[in-house]
This record gives sequence, C-alpha cells and structure tokens, in this order.
Amino acid sequence: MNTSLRSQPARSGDVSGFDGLVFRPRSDTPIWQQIYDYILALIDSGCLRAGSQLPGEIHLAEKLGVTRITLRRALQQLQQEGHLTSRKGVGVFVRSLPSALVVRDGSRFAESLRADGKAVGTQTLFLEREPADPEMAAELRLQAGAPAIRLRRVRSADGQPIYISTKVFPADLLPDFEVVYSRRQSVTDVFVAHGIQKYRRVETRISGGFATAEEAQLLQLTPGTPVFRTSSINADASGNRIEWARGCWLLTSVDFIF
Amino acid sequence: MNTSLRSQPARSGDVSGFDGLVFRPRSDTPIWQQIYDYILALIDSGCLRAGSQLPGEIHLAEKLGVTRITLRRALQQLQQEGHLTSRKGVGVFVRSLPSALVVRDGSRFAESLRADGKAVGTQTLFLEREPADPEMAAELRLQAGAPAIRLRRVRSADGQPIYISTKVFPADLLPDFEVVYSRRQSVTDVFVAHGIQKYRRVETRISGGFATAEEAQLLQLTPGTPVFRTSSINADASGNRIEWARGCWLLTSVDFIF
DNA sequence: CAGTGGTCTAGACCACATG
DNA sequence: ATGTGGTCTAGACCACTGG
Repeated sequence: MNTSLRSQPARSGDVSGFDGLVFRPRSDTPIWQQIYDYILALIDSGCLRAGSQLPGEIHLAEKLGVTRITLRRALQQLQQEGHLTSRKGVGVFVRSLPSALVVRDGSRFAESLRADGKAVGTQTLFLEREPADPEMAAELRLQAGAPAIRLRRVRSADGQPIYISTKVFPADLLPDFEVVYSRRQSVTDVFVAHGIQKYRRVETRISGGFATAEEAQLLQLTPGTPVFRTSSINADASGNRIEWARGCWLLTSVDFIF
Repeated sequence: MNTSLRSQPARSGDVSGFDGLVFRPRSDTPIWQQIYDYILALIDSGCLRAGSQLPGEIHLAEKLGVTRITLRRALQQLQQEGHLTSRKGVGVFVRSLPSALVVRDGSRFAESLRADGKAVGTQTLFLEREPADPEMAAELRLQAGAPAIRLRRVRSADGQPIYISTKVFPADLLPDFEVVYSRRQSVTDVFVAHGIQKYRRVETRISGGFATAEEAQLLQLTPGTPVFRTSSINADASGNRIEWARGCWLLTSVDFIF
C-alpha cells in the first residue's frame, strides 16, 4: 500500500484514483476498453492534469486487476489519440489536447491561438543558410543550388507542443533574415523589414501520416501517432515565391478552416 | 506443409512468400517491425494484391517463427495505415491505397479521381426526408424542424471504398430531389434540375479523428483507424445555403489541395 | 462444425533514464 | 542499482463467420 501522499508532488504514481476498481471480463465491452474509458474520464474530469505522471505499468496493472498487456492495450489507444505520452525508462505522462482553430492563412497560426486565450510559445530549432536542394528549388521556383534559408521551429500552446514548422526562403530576397528574426522570432517582421508588406497564399496541401521518431520527440508523442502534414506556398505581391512552409500537427488537436 | 498451390484461387492462405524467413530477435529493430517491413514490401511489390487474403494468424506466425502476439503487432500497424483489413471470423485482407487528389471544391470529388484514371463507384446508403435537427438547421440556416433531405453514400475508387459522404439539403428548395437523383445518382443533376447552375463553397473544415465501428465497416477498415473528417457548406448564387456535406476519409489515401 | 480474429493471462528479458 | 517502458514467449478461451 504505497498509494497515499508523497512529500514530492512531482513523484511518480502521485495520482488520485486507481483504487478499488473492478473490470468484469464477461462484459460486452473488452476490459482494455473499459480501462481506456476510465482513464480518459480521469483526464477529462481533471483528476489527471496535463504533465502528471501515471503510476508504473506494473503497479497500475496490479491495482486494476489486469495483466500488463491488457493495460498496455488501453494506454496504447490513449497514446494514439494524443492523451498520453510515454518516455522509455521514465514513465507515462498526461498530455492535454488544445483544440486549436487555424484559418486559411497558416502564417496566422499564432493569432488564431491567442484569440482562444492560449499562451503561444516558439522554440527555434535551427536557422541556417544552405544551397537549395532540388525539391526546395522546385517549390520556390529557384535554380537548384541557389542560396536558401531554412528555419525549423516548434510552436506550443499553453506549454504543450502542437506544431512543427519547417520553412524555406529564398535567401537573395531576404539578406537581413537572421538579424531581424533574432529580435522577435517573427517571420512576418522579416518580410516587413525587406519591404514585403503583403503576401498571398498560393497553395495549401493537407495530408495525413504518422509521426516519425524525431517528430514524436518534438511533439512529445509516441512514434507512429497519426498526424496532419501541411505544405503551403506564399508569394509576394509580384508573384515571387517567398516561403515554402511544411507543418506537422497532432491529428486530434487542430481544425483547419478555409 | 500446406503452402503450395490450391485449386481455388480465392482460398485462404493462397499467397506466395512467407517461407523460410528468419527474424533475429537481437537486431536493432524490433521483430514486429521487421515483419511489418516484410509484409509491406510484399504489398508494394505486388506479390500481395488488393483483396487477397493472408494466411491465418496462427499459421502465419508459425511460418515466420514468432508468436501470434508479435505477428499481430505488425498486422495492427499495417491496419492502422490502411494496408490491411481484418474481419472477425473471416480473415485478414489486403487493401490498396489509392492516393486521391481532391481539389478545393469537394463536390468535384469524382472528377478528381477520374482524372487519375480511377473507376469511380457510388453506393447510396439512404436518401430520406426528415425534419432538420438543431445542428442541421444551424448549418443550413433553417428553422429547427424544417423539412430536410439526408443522403448518405460511399464513394469508391477501383473498387476500394475511400470516402463516406453524408449530405443534408433544405427540402423546400429541392422538391424533386428523389426523382432526379434516382436517374444518375448525381447531386449536381438535382441542383441543375431546380435551376441552380452555380454554387459556391462557403466554408470547408478539416479535422482528424478515428473511425467508428460503422465507418470502419463501410470503408473496410479496422475500427479506430485514423481518418480525416470534413465538413463543408455550399450556397447558391443568392447566398442560400443549399448543402451541408460531411465526409469521412481514410487518412492515408487523400491529399487535400486548396 | 471447423477456422478465424479478438481478447486475456503469467510470466520473462532487454534498453533506457535517473539518482 | 533501481525502476521504467518496449519487446517477446507459450499458452488459453471467446465470439464470430462460413460451409
């Protein structure tokens, strides 16, 4: 009986609930699904807060009166839907699912979230210059090998990462990119500083896929979790393509509206 | 040894491959993933055609030298990505994944596919009149309880279902719906017959989710497979809302382009 | 009826992260 | 060194489907 209070609030297993449960094997719904429903209810009701850690699988399985495999079936489903994350050797954690509304203009991402009252965060992974590879060149209508700028960021809402952004720009049109960007981490600022006040969306593509290991780590997901993939092109008033953006979004936390 | 030829080509286990395989447990990639890669390669290379049935899990697991659970881990991943379907009490089958391109105007679905050289199919599940519930009424700007027409269809490409469509129309504007629709199963025809030559897309929404049991059955998927959910509104030239369409698409088989 | 996939048990070893 | 999640084994019973 080590369920009761701990002195360190961040310790593992520091969670209410999970006591005196009975799951009947002969019911019409599988046990793993009953456990799924149960844990999901704990999350939705606020008993399990975002960031908190679940008890270890072995203890939890014992407490719920099922095998570890059966418990894992439930946890797996919850991970696929983005409610939980697991880190090998560490534990299973609760993720919140901000439901973000995104308007047509993908670059207005931050505004859409702020309108919902979310605290928007930006983590810049890298910002570098390099020659355009054939794909970048084709998307931006450049010659292969032309100088390009690559920017990769993770955007988060209320502390939960929800979006990986990878953007490519034609370096010739934006000589002062790094200087301006470093001030406020704003691409819009960079455009304005180079005289580009207005730009338009040429094309947006939305497809589906599954998180790679790297994407999963950045978004605090389990690899293989389903995601949205977006790809969009922006052009300035003269029709010059000035940005090719690709995004990777948690499937269950976004609505795209056009 | 019952692997060799059968007289009936549609029989279970009637599949080449799956012989003399060795999967090393101490490799850097898990066994289930090696099996996943192996089966996926068989599908991609055409050794496993769409619609063909895999050997039973027990036999297949034995042939691959792994436990049924390990095999099922690989099959599960393939099902989630839409490459396989399983029917309880029947077997596991190969699904092909037509990659359909869909343009902004969702009603042009069939045209997009035909342009790819696919054979487009339509299965009408129901077509009925009923009073609009609050949600329908709100989307179509009707009074609650106003007469509405509901149409539910499954669209397929090359015999594989890829899209469930549920549409709602204001019945008052389309008195001859059933008569016209029955001729060619075309909603566009119905609009034209009622003097609506042109209509415009008011809004499109794209979100993600997981297939319900009913959706899974209609799309020949496993319940819980990730899907796109679309919701769109069309209005006629005067701005009257004439159609509210909802769609459920296999995640891995569509690209939305705007 | 026989065969299928869906579920579940009771163990075990490993790689990994943390203290 | 300990505890974690990730993987794997060798069985078992069930509900469902088809002939």
